[in-house]
Amino acid sequence: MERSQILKQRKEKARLLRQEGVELYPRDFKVDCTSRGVLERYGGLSEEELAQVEETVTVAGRMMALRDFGRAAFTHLQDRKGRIQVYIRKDKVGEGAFKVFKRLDVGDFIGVRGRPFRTKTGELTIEAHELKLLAKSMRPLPEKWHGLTDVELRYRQRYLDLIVNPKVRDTFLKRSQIVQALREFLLERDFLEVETPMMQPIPGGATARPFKTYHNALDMELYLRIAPELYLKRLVVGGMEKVFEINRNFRNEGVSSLHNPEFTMLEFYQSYSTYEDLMALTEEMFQEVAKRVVGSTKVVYQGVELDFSPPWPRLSMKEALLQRGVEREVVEDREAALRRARKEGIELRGGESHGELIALLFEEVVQPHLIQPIFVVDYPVEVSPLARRRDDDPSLTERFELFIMGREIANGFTELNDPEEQRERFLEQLSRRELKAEEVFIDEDFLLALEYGMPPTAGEGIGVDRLVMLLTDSASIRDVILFPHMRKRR
RNA sequence: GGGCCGUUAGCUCAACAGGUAGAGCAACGGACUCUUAAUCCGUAGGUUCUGGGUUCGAGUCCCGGACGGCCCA
Repeated sequence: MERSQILKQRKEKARLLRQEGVELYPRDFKVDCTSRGVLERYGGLSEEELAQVEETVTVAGRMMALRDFGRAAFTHLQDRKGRIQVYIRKDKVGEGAFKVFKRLDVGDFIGVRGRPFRTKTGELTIEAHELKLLAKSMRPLPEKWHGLTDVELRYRQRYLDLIVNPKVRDTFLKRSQIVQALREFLLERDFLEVETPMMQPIPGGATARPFKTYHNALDMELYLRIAPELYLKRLVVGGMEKVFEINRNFRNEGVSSLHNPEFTMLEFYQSYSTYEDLMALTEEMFQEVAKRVVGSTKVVYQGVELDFSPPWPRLSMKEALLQRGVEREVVEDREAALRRARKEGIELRGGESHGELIALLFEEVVQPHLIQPIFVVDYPVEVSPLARRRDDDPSLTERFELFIMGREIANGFTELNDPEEQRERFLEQLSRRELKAEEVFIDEDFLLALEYGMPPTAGEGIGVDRLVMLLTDSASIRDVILFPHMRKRR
């Protein structure tokens, strides 16, 4: 790496600049405008009107292109808002500054004060009167035309990706706006934002393998949380009737285009509500976020137009299976379900209950076909240990999942708040599954909290990364996470 | 975990059937005061991911490994 010819040349160049008294890394520079600000302020003016303008603007940014004409040059400065062209003439910036400029490289940061004007080809440009090196770059940027396309490099050196691929900057700008929109949506409805432990002595609220860590001073094992659910419900017990958290969850499982070991989840709980209320709220939420971020409730994702306008269909899991041509006896009889599961090639541990088989069949047979937003409801009780049973059918729960593009985007239910039944459900879950030792937990402290009484409440979790994928037309979750996890580099 | 594909200059990519590893951009030297993939002349730049093997000779063929992508489980 250090053998690189370009690196040597840059070091030599830096040495010469220093020798001439040029500070390569000055401590500050005050700008009064961004690239976009200049374009907005002067973009509407004609050439003649611009000629009357005597004021100057001061901008700063990274030089992204350089066209040198000897005693004059054009460069494009890139800042957080975009790019602006700068015209540098020897007779305008003075000999000293021009001499320094001639030594600079694409990739360097410079600050420029100058007058806006329009070039012969019509581009609004700043004619530099003063120019200052703000930070020297020692390495060349990726190629200006093709950019950086090597996926591995894009993730490992995300800063380069951000410099040269405008789409990437846009995606993460939108990600920020989406999170902001979700937050404001809830705050406007009087929800309280909280933060609950990321490190938990007992990881609960979902079924997943946790990451394990150790606290020296307390001499105890801790787990990175797989969900905040059980803590948020403690807060509901504590009187926080409307509460939410947007934060990271960690699951020690495989990575794929839909899974990153750490991912962002929005979870919220609303007392005196049911899963039906949350479905309506979710429709409203997605509609509003899409409008705010994309400007429409219709979103094109990977060539498919998705329509977020409510209402979205609600379909029971069993009905969904029947609609896909699954025989009625499969949804009525465990043995038939078992046969069908085997036929579908679903991997079974043995001893699955009827409800578990139905859920597995649903995933296999129905889920991939759910393209437009749809709520699937009436989940079997065996796969929903934290959800309240339906009053009219105790084998089912008041639970929904939202599917879009065949992907699970949200999961919500009327919360089970009967402490005795909750304990039984936990125990049933343990007895039914041959869980690995590290997955066997009963959170007694959570049950204790429930024993003090939790008001009737509904709760929901939304996979923020997956939502961002949909709204930014990103094929992989890695495209919406700034630093996705990768194997160690050799 | 399995299958397929990829890894060559800073970046984007070539290299026939195994025969001295090339181009564009970037870089370096020079010319040029309205260009925008600026142009023109010249120069330099390589652990072909890695370790073995076959061969007179390997970027290319074979085996192992690393990293990545896609698909499947």
